[in-house]
Amino acid sequence: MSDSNEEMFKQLVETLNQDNTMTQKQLQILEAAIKIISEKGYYNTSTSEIAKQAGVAEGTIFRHYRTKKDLLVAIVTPVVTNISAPFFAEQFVDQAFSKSYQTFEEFLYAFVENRFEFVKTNVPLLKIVLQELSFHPEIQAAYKRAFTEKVHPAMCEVLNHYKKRGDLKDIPNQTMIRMAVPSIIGFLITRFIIQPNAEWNDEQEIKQTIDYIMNGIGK
Amino acid sequence: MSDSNEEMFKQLVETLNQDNTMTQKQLQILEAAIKIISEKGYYNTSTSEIAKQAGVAEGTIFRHYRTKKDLLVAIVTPVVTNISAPFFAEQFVDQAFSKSYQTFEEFLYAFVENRFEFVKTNVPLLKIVLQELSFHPEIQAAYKRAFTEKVHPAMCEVLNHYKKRGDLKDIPNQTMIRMAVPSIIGFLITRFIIQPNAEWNDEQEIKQTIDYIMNGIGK
DNA sequence: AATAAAAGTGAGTAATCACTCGCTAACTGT
DNA sequence: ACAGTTAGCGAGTGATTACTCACTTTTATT
Repeated sequence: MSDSNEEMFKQLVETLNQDNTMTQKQLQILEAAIKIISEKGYYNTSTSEIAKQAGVAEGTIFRHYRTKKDLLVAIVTPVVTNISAPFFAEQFVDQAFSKSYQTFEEFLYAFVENRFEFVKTNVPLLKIVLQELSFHPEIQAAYKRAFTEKVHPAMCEVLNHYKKRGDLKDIPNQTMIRMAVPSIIGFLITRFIIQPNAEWNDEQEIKQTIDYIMNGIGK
Repeated sequence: MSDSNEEMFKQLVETLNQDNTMTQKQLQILEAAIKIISEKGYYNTSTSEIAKQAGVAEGTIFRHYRTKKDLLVAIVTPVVTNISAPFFAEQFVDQAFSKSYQTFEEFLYAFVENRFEFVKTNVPLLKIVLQELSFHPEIQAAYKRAFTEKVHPAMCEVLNHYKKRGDLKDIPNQTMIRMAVPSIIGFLITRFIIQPNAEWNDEQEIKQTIDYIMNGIGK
């Protein structure tokens, strides 16, 4: 278990090291920070503890990050991009429009499966985001912006497309989003955060969730 | 605005002062603690700050609460009872069974309206619970216990009753709960925490939410 | 090989924190 | 009116914190 976990954390860190400009020690710092902060929270994690866990002098942390908060932001900011990645990609709307998916339900299924896998491989990072979002307005702002500028418009385009095809009820997009999004997020949170150790039949749960959503907004 | 807020906080505190055994100063401490902690979080709030805001010496806080965490627990523990109050009451299941509500939809409507009002008048307290839940296992345990022992069984009874009446689909209770609960909580969180300042047509939103749920689990 | 720049170190520091303690003031029961 | 208990005070304390800085080691450049 600890083996696979170590693997996991290294994978997480590599996502943050997109430019490959980071030192070995810097990667160790990020790895340790994600691990400890996701378990105990930002304010319960001291920089000395991170340094120790990373096998690094405390000064080294501050060579790379001016403040402790800078370190948090460096961890948390990239996540917003990855969470909403499908909506940023030009592909997304095109794919939805193309013949890849015959119905909205098919599209939704592919989407939920995709985000399911993302959450599955990023639980520690997402835990940090969830926990710290309330306390750091700058982080909030980043997420709010990504949502209003990218995610929401992309969602609307897709919904409009399938409305024309007659797959969806004649309800305002706003309303559909406000109903469907919590259904998906609610499932993911119970699955990976509230009851991660329960026995889950993932495929079945996803299908049930989509059925539920389709009953609410589908024709 | 600050007037109505002061009113609100005093009301919140009186809920915690059920035995009426508390000193004036103790009430001031709770009022100040709820206010500051709900805004800035537990770890960003110092006891000296609470004392200052409460107009009290710092030592007075520790006369009533052995530790800072004891103060948090004193604030947060009673909330669990109030959140799940309807499920504790013997009334609840009886009411659901009686002729008060002809259909499950009527029952659900009354329930959601009731919880809506509760959340509305307890936003600061609920913010604290939401924010601190991840970091304090004891608090988690209290909520988990209330859910498995009281809330979940009561829900099941009610669902079974309306299933027999033919109001609900033939789906496991477990599944119904996992779908319906996030719909309600999702609405309340967007309404009071994510977008508290948006223009809301509350009655309409509640009806839409219930429609959505009924499409998913109703016949 | 020489030089400069960047990465890494760890003892040191000022500030802040939760909490204590010896004291006084206010209340309570007789 | 008195004694005993509880409430309130606030200067003081030891521990911990994020962060600094003078110094060494490693890496990159020519």
